[in-house]
Amino acid sequence: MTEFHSSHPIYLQLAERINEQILRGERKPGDKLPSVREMAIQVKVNQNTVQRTYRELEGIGTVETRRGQGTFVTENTGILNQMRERLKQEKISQFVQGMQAMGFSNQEIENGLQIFLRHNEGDAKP
Amino acid sequence: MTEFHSSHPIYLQLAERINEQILRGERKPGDKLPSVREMAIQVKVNQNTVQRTYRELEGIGTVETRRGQGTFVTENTGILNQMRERLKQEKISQFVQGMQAMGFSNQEIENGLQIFLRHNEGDAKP
Amino acid sequence: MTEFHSSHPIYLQLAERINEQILRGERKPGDKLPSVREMAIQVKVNQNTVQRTYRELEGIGTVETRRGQGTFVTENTGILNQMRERLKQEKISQFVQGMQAMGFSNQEIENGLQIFLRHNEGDAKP
Amino acid sequence: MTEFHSSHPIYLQLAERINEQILRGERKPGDKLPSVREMAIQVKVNQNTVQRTYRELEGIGTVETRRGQGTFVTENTGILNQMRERLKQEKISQFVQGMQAMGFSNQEIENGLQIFLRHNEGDAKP
DNA sequence: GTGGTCTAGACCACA
DNA sequence: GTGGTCTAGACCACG
Repeated sequence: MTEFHSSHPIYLQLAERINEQILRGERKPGDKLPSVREMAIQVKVNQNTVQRTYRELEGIGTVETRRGQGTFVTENTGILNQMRERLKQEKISQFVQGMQAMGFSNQEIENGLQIFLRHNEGDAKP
Repeated sequence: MTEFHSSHPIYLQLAERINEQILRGERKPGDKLPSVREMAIQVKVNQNTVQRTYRELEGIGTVETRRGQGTFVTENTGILNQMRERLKQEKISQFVQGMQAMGFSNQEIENGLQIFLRHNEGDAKP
Repeated sequence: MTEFHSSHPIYLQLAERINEQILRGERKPGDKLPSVREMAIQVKVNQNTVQRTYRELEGIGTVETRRGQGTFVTENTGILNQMRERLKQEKISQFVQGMQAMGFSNQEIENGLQIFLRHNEGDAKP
Repeated sequence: MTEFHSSHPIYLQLAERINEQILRGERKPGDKLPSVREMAIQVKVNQNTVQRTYRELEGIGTVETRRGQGTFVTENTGILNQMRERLKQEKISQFVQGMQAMGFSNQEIENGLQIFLRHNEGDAKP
C-alpha cells in the first residue's frame, strides 16, 4: 500500500501523495500531519526523508510547520484553491502539448479522451 | 532553442524529442539521423549522452543502427503506428489518473479540456 | 498583531519586543509587567515560553522579579540608558558590517540611508 | 578562518558566506563552485551539509547546478544586481526599523552612523 | 514530544 | 568526477 516507485525520489513521491490528499480534501485545512517520526514509521522510510518531504510541501505552501507543535495543513484555503486551479490548468496544458507533439489533432485528443472516459465510467471513486 | 529541463535525464529528454519528431512525421522512415558526433554538437551535449539516447531509441524500436552507415528511422511503419496508438492511450490514461488523483470528476476533466482547446484553437502549429 | 516570525525562537522575539517597549519608554521604570499567565494568554503562546522570556529579560537587566509580587521594569535608569547606547552601537556596527560584506562602500551606505530616511520622513510614528 | 558560529545552522552560514562572495564579485558569473566533496573538505563539514547549502543558494537564484558537471554562479547578472539592490534596501529598512523601535529619531540614526563611519574610516577593505 | 541539524557512510545516475 | 538520495543514529532547541 505504501510502496514507492524507484528512480523517482521517495521524498518527492511522498510529497506528491500528501499534496494530493490535501487537494482532494482528505486532509483538511488545519489538520495535523503525523509527526516526522510517526510518518517515517508509517511509510517505512528514514526520518530525514520525511523531513525533506515536509519541507518540500512547506515550500509549495500547502503545509505550515509550528515549532514544537507539528506540521499542519495550511488554513489558507485561498492558496489551496489557487493551487488546485493552477495544477489543473498545468496538467491539461501539458497533456495537450504532449499530444500535439505526437501529431494528434485537437479532434483526436478530444475523441480519445471521451472514449477513454466512457470506457472507465464506473471506475472513478464515487 | 535546444535547452533541457534539469532533474530529468538529458538523454531521455533528447530521446523523447527525437521520438516525437519521428511520430509527427518530421523524420520519415528510412531517414538518417545525424551522427552521434554531429548531434552532440547540434544540441550541445556530451557524445556519451547522445549514445545513450540512440541506444534508448533502438530499444524502443523507432530507430535502427546499421554498422558503418549510421542510425536510421525504422522503415517498419507498423511499429510506428502501434507506438503512436500505445503512447496515445498511455498519455490519456496518465492524464486522467492525475486529474482524478487531485479530486476532479470526469465531468470537470472533460469540460476543462474542452475549454482549454477552444481557448487555444488557433495556436496549434500550422 | 501579535504574530511571530518562524525560525527565530519565539521567546527571544517576545523578549526583544518587550525590551524595545521599555527602551522606547512605553513601559516605564517600576511598571509591572503582566503576569506570566496573562502575558501567555495575550500573545497566545505557552506559559513556558513567557517564563523563558522573563528570565531572559532578567538576565539582560531591564526587568526585575519580586517574589510574590510580579515582574517589574527595573528602576535603575542608569542601566536602561547604558543599554540604549550599547544596543545603538551594536546595531550600527552590525548594519555597517553587513553592508560592507555585500561590497558596498561607506559612501553607498551613507547615501542609501539618507535616501531611505528622506523617503520615509513622515512615516515615523508620532 | 573557516569556523562557524553555533546556534545558527551551519548550512545557512555557509550559504550566506558564499552568497556574499558572489554579490561582492569575488565569485563571478559562470564561475564553478568547488564540488560538494571538495567544499566539504575545505570547510570541514559533512557533504550533506554542503548539499543543503548549495540547494539553498539555488533556491535563492545565485547559483545553478548542472548535473554531472558541477555548481556554478548564475550567469544571469540581472538577478544578481536585483538581489544586491533588494538586499541593500532590506538591510537599510531593517536597520532603520530596529533603531526606531528603540526610540531613536532619524537625526540620531543618521548622526550615529556618520560618527561610526568616520571612526572606522580606514578599516573598510580597499 | 516536535521539528531541525549534523555526521558518517553508502549507493546511484549522469556527463 | 559530479550532484542526488537515503539510512542509521545522534544531539539540540523549543513548546
